[in-house]
Amino acid sequence: MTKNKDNAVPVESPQLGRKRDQSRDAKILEATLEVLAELNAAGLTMYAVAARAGAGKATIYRRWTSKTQLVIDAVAHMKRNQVGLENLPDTGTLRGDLLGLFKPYSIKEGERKLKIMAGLAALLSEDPALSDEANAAVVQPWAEAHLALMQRAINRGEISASADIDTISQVIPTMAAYRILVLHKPVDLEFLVELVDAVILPALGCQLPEATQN
Amino acid sequence: MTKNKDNAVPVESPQLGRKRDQSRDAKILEATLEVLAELNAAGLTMYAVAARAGAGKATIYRRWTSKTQLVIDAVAHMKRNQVGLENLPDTGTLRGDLLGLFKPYSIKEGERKLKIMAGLAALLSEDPALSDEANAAVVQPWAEAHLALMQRAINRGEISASADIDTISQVIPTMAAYRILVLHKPVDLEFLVELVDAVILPALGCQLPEATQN
DNA sequence: AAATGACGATACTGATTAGTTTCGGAACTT
DNA sequence: AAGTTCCGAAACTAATCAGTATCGTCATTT
Repeated sequence: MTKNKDNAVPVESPQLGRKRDQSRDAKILEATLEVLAELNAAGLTMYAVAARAGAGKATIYRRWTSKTQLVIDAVAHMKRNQVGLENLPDTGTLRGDLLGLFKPYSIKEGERKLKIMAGLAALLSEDPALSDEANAAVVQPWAEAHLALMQRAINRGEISASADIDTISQVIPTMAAYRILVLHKPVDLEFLVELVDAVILPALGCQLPEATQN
Repeated sequence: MTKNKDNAVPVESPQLGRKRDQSRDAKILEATLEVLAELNAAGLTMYAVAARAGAGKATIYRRWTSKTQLVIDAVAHMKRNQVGLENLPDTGTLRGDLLGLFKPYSIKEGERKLKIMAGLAALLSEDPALSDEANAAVVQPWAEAHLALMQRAINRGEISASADIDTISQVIPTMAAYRILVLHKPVDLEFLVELVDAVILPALGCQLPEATQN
């Protein structure tokens, strides 16, 4: 099975011709997310993705076997540049930390991801793998950040060590996701403050500084 | 503008010919929900609905102008025979009441509704009116039941009157909806007990009978 | 220079499906 | 009985879109 020009099998040709431009991969994945966020799942056509990426459909199908695979990869791609557990806010109080997590940038970026997820909702029921990817990319990182902040509050002695922070840390991310997905309402500071003060802090056995309430 | 047989306007003719069989309305709406629950939104074709209802497509289009309108009406139709605020459980404690709300029938019926909603998820992003109907039909009645139980607990003096029960009563219904919609996991008793004991009761300032925990 | 393969563009194919029309028949009114 | 409107069934229309194929061009290797 040595290389043989006369042999019909073209196993040879290590790299011949023009190389694939790997930078197109990210471009196409990002185009997928943009189309998903702006138009809905109904508007997510391969033509629209190709046009947004400035690519041809053939280029997409040379890299992904189907639209479903493309979408799954695009959602996984979303996990890059996420919240980041390294530089969490540190204000001294859990309430300050939780609210500090929602800087204008975080809110905007979080809403974009949730809009992508809303557009994705249509495809979720068709492919279970997609649901897991979506949850892992959007809600889980957020819940993990909350968990880290709560763990720190326990270490400080600010809240009870017996609190079930695994469960409680999922409340806000989940309810925010539902709010965007179904209610189509924005996740604004008012919504977050309400949940923090009415649910999260009381559930953690944390006394609110009632006098400082606005 | 009285009735005039000679007038070209056919405003008259109160009822001529065969009457519409009004019982088909409900049959078609229920068929829509069944198809939505069993197949997903992708399988919700007018042909499937007609076949399930034992009707012709023409009959459906004689009564609804479009598939979208049919689905909206079907979801609204779901609001009938819902939880019912009249006969809420009354066990003496809020924890017993909350868990008593999830009798096997309620869980089964609730999951069916949530499966419908999951099938509906695909269509939610296309039509905002549908989102409102879905939330009003599935999550809101559940939240109202929780609110009523919590209000009763306040009246009994079991929990603090200053608790924000409007917000807290939405936690379980919302998180259950997300669980079905996105995670495709069942809403079982374990999930509910976890939320009640880790989030709801602590948030309401209600001391758990820790000794009785299993 | 010649061969090769990726590139964007665009035409094409095949399947699906919302919505319409037609049909034979049944129910209702006059 | 005649005329009208409903019924279920099924054929039909028109639009959309995933996926494939083709084309002229460009980059890379031999």
